[in-house]
Amino acid sequence: MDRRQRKTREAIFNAFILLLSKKTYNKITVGDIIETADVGRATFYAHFETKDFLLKDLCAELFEHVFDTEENKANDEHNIFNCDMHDSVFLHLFKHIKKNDNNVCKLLSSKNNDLFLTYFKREVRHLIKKHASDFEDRKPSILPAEFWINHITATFIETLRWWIENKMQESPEQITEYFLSSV
Amino acid sequence: MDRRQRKTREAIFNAFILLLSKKTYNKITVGDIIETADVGRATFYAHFETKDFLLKDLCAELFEHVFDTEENKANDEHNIFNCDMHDSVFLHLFKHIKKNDNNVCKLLSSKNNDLFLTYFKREVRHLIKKHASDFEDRKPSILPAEFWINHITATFIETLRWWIENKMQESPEQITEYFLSSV
DNA sequence: TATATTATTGAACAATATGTTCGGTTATAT
DNA sequence: ATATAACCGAACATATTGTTCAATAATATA
Repeated sequence: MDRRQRKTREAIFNAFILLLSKKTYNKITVGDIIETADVGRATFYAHFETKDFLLKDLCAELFEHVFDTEENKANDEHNIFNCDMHDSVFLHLFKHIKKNDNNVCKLLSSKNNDLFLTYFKREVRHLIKKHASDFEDRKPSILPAEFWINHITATFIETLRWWIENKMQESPEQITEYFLSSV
Repeated sequence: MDRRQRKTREAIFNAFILLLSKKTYNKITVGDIIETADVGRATFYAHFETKDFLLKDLCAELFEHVFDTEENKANDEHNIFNCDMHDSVFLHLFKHIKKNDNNVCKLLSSKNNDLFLTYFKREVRHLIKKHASDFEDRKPSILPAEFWINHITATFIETLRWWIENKMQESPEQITEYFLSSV
């Protein structure tokens, strides 16, 4: 990819993230973004169809870092997150989000942003499905499998949101325990 | 209140609800609303400051019907919902929403509407707090009280949402069981 | 019933945001 | 060195918001 394209794309992403920490998603205008990113209006629209697509593309980038933990664990002994290999996926995720990913936090705590939540939930559900077996023994027998998956997913996200809103006072280990003991 | 005011207010509420079943909250414009309600532009703004305030007022009306079950139970033997007095609050709510309140369903399944969700969650949390004692014995000891309340609240809402998205195939009794067994 | 009050109307208005177009300029790859 | 592709920025049409105002119609009340 052309270096100019990369730089423009980066500039827009960074501007967008910066703005998200100041304003609500809905209140951010394309005008704000191009001003902050210092790119031309036409340039923005050459890269992203709309603001919603910008969010979608940003999510794709963020989630690549956050949710590929398993593949990274499997493929690479010295994984990119540089934390204990024997962690559960969830502890792993909580640790990662605390250390590296303030952007996910910003988006999760930003109001008026269920578009992000939709994308995020899809990823989490996918992850939970892969680990469904870990939760099978806890599942009350009357519950349909799909209900159970949905419940664990929602519980994980709600735990994460609660943690972020409470300024992440608990350690990742502690919040993992909260999550696992409430599900 | 002036009859004209009442009629206008009603017309706007009805138009808004109708539109919500067709479009996303964000996509609905004030223009759509006044056209559907068949009222003048100035009239709309005489009643509601913005679209967000319209939603807020609508929620106030809806929640008055949905969440006052307890007071109604206490004050009035023959309560407005005309259902078994011995129901748990939650069964009561599920029943009520299934029978009477398609508007809550529409709003819960409508995308791009976390404003509604914020209001709704506040009410549910309030309700759960009043019944916190019912859940005390299930609470894992390591969990802070606030975390536990939040978890039950989120579980209730997620159960409701799952139910609605699955076209309410389960009976209110069944979905109450799902809720209580997963929390 | 007559009158004063109050709500509604509709059109016009400024302000803001969106998404497109296009000719000119600048960076990049080869 | 040159062809290609990205960027710029200004202008443009369109859509939405929220306000204003004078005219009209419904309502309350005496």
